[in-house]
Amino acid sequence: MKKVTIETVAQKVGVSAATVSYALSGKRKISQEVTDRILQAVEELDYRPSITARNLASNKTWTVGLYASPTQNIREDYFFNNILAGVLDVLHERKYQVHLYADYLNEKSRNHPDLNLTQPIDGALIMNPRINDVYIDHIRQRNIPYVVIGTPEERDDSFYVDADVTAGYYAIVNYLLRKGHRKIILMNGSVEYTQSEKRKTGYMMAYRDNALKYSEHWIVNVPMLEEEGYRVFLKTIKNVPDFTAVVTFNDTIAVGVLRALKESNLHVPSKVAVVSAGNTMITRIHSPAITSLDMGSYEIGAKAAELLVDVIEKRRIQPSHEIIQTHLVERESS
Amino acid sequence: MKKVTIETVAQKVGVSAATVSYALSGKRKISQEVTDRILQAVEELDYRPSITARNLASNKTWTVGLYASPTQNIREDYFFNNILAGVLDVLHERKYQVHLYADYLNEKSRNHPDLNLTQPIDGALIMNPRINDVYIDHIRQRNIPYVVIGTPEERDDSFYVDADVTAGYYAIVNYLLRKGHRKIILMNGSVEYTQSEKRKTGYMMAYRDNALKYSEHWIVNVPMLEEEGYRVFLKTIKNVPDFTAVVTFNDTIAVGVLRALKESNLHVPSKVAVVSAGNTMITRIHSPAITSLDMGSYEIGAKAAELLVDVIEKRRIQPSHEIIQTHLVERESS
DNA sequence: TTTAAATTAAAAAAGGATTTAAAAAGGTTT
DNA sequence: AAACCTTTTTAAATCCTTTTTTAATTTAAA
Repeated sequence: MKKVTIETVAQKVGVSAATVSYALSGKRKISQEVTDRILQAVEELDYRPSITARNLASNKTWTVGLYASPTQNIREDYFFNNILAGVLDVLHERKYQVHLYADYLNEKSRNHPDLNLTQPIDGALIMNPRINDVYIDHIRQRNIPYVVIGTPEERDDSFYVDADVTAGYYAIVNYLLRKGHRKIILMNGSVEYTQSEKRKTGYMMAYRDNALKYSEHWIVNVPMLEEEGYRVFLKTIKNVPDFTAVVTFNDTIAVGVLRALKESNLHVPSKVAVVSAGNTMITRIHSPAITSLDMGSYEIGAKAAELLVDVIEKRRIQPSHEIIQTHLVERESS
Repeated sequence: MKKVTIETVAQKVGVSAATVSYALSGKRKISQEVTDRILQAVEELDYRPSITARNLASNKTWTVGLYASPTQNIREDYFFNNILAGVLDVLHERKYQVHLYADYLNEKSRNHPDLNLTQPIDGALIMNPRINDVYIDHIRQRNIPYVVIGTPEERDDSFYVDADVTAGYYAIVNYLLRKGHRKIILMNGSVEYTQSEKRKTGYMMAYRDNALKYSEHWIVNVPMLEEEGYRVFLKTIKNVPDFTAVVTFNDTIAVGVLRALKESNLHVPSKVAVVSAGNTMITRIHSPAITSLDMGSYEIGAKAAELLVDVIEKRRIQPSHEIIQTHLVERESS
């Protein structure tokens, strides 16, 4: 049986295809009488517009691409869930769909990778960008509106939403220094993420403002996995004796660190204080409960989505950014 | 400046659009010499095919819709992450993209909701279906290939992948009965999910096969949120005195239950044993660590994705299903 | 009553590829 | 040199809407 198209409906009603299109979209006034007959024919024929054809004709897909870095392991990263929840809530409300890319540009790319891989989107959200981020380049080349979740490299022409992590880590370290800690290990994220740099800055500023010295040896870069946090931390404590506090990049790494501490018989918090960032569900569940920097993850996702929709719909032209304030949630680990 | 289309490339090279199309897709042999010239023109003009146009012409989008029930709260459901990871790994490898719908059919639907909301997809994955699931109906009406993650209602014509939860819950309850527990509370999921029914069956069969009696009062339905697990469980223990074990629908609810037990000064595991299902990260992190039924979540996602690709690409026609075996991971809570 | 303005509907163009069917070119075989 | 295959390439059809432009009809104003 032949497919029911807008033409089928038009013929049945005895009007033109354009009239059917307008009647259904409401973009122009079609008399009530004709509209009713069209609606009835749509019903009887069980007509469903081809969204592909619509996308082509209207040059709009109502779809947003969400790019998550491959290394952002979604199996362990609860932070991702919170951001995703914020993004989805807003986008669905605004009638946009989400295309999820979690391992977009990989080695297996073809001869002409750029030509084939993507799907048509009206805009993009790029999570946790790297220095020299290929995703961003990719999107920029195509002139697709985008908002970065996190902070892009120094460019004054990107929209972005981020937590004020520099201030946040400043607050964490300051808090620990005031408690008398002097040797604080920073289990930072991988160097290729812009976030890592910003957090390190907060760490250093706190030391400086307290007129204290830290050592580069105390700052370590780790992939964002529990197992890595565990493994690398065991190594680190051999090189850095007599530390009394650890600050981690996120809750997942903190869990690995805490496991290593337990195995090393270093009691938390009496011997070592641990502070992480993310304030995800696991900080409450873990025993001891983990002191963690709340970075407003849901809010970040929601704000970024709102901003993106505004950009797509041209309500915003001038590049801008939104910084979410952080706050430290004290628990048992410090 | 006018958009660079396949026609622009064709004219520059002095061949037809069809030749360019074939050269780039490789679907027909085009001489090396011509192909090289086309590739060079593509490069120079920075030509990027319109994917929307391609979708329309080829009637294929390389996109799969992933439908997650709205009540499946992604902020708390780690199980979701694991399945998602499996789905994404497989689909990306097979060159498919993922469209994520987390709150698809809501009340805010328009006059002709079915006509407008969806995006073009080659197939769909439906997670944790409900009894009389609207998502499934929706997809079936459009004749879109789909695979259910979980078990659909009695229909012999759906593809699905599920853990053998009936056997799993049978094993859990059997395990507890053998340990001497007689009054076991089942904190089951909401009744509208087919999963809840299947788990209850396992629970009942274990009692029956051990020639023991249970009471309907011991079985409670709870939304899948920590807070609900906590709240409802506090109520339940008032009605069900002298219970010695609790089985929960998932790890999230278990966390809520364990909090309630702690507040009620019922020590786990000496006074009460707790067993959950999902075996997500939090079961290891929680203290006491939670005994949990491993349902092969990553594997479920991966298998479902593989099955779907097979269905889309017509390598499978006959409805089939795959049942993943479960196994109980014993930890401190029992 | 005539003319101008406002409504409503239709025809045609646009969106940009893929794919089918047919033609042209090139190579073998007789 | 004719006949017959292959291999390459092309013209045209197709996919199905939306949107612009044009035409026809109604209404309001002069």
